[in-house]
Amino acid sequence: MIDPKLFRTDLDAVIANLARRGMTFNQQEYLELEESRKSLQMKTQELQNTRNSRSKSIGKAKASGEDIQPLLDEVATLGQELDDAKNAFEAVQIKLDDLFSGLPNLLDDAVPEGKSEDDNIEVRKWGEIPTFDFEPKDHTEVGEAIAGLDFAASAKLSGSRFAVMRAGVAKMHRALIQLMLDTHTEQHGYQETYVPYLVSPHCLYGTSQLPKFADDLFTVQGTTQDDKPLYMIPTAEVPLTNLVREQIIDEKDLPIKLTGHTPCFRSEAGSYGKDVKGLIRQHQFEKVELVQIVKPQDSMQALDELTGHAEKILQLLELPYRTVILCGGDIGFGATKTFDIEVWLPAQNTYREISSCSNMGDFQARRMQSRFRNNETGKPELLHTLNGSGLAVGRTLVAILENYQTAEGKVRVPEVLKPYMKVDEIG
RNA sequence: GGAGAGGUGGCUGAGUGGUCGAAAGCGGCGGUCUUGAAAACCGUUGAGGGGCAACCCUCCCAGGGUUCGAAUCCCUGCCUCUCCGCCA
Repeated sequence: MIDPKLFRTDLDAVIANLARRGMTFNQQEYLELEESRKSLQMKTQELQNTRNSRSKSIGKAKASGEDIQPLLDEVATLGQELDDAKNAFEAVQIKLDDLFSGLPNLLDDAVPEGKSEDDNIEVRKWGEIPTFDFEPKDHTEVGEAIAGLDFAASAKLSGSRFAVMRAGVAKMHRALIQLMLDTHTEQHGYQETYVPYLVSPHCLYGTSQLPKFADDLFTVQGTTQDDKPLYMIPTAEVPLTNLVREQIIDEKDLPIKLTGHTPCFRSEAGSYGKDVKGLIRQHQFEKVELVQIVKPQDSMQALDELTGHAEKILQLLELPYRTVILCGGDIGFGATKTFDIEVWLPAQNTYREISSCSNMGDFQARRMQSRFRNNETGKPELLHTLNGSGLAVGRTLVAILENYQTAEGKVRVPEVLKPYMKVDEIG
């Protein structure tokens, strides 16, 4: 959520910033709501003040044995008046909250202007694009040819957008998770963290998947006593970031750097016809996530570092990639600045997203009430949160199947995975 | 699944329907003392919000209710702990 104070102190700047996302802000509606909020709030508080002071005098009068009936008569109508004012105020407050929680984060100055992914700007490129003396096959063909990917089986079990992996491919999939977690914990200073895969709605509100993106989520009925559904996590960002929800962190414990491997579940509503084949877009996929909780002044540098940590995995795997900064029209809802890392896929002859690394600023922290105690002022202040994939495991597997395929139809094992795989090639 | 206990500030923990946003201790901050530190002593110290301001409002797990007035009484929910049973 954007700081509501900004709307009162610098409305023009907020509107101009939202416009960079292609959003038009209904200023008229906001100003009307804000005006009634102000008058209703002041009226309500005034009535509460009256009630409080009258009640106190009743208490005193009673203690000194006076007749309190005249005082009781005096406050007789106050209750109803107060209830009415309170209800009116709450109704306006709810409308304002709805308005605010539907608004995306403000963009950092460094975010380029643009309408779509075509306007994202490449910031660096790494690795050499491999050449083949045969026509490189798509990852589904490679995987099915070596009996490692079985989409007929997954379709039978669960329908489309699921996968069954077998033998060497399944093992490589697991080895990638190991490599990623080992690298981030041993070289990048993250703490390995195991978290629930089902979470309460509060968590999803905190990281801003709710209320706006409910359609993208799966729910599980009957998991709690009051029969309210739990949500299946769409990313480990949700449980990892929510670990600091409603917490005041000691400044000396910052930054907090967490990594975890989880399955991710996404309904992929609205992506009909997109990436229907293969592992690229699944209802269930594995991801190793990176999350950092930092002081506000450290967050932009932390974003650069976190992006580098994700890139490191591709470098270890010797997979060519490029890093782009997302433009205003393509950046996610809660992010103030985002780098996407895109890996080279020979069969598509293009780069495809394999990681998205974002600085959320205080957007999530405000929703979660996640704060740290500033040792200089002694006061709690909002934290900044960051997250990034380090990496999406399925898509990394796709990249290896395509980039490391041989003319014989097998797949070489990247050097760094050999200690985990104990073989030189699969197939 | 059965039985019981309990949720109060950064932490531990008191709290009789009426100056209780809340004792006490710990921790934090400031000071005295000291070459410096520790100890001791003194002072100070919850959060959120509104208002130009004076100042005011809200918050004792959450949501309802009773009352002129609720941390305190009543109902519902959530969570934690202990014991028994079952279980990977």
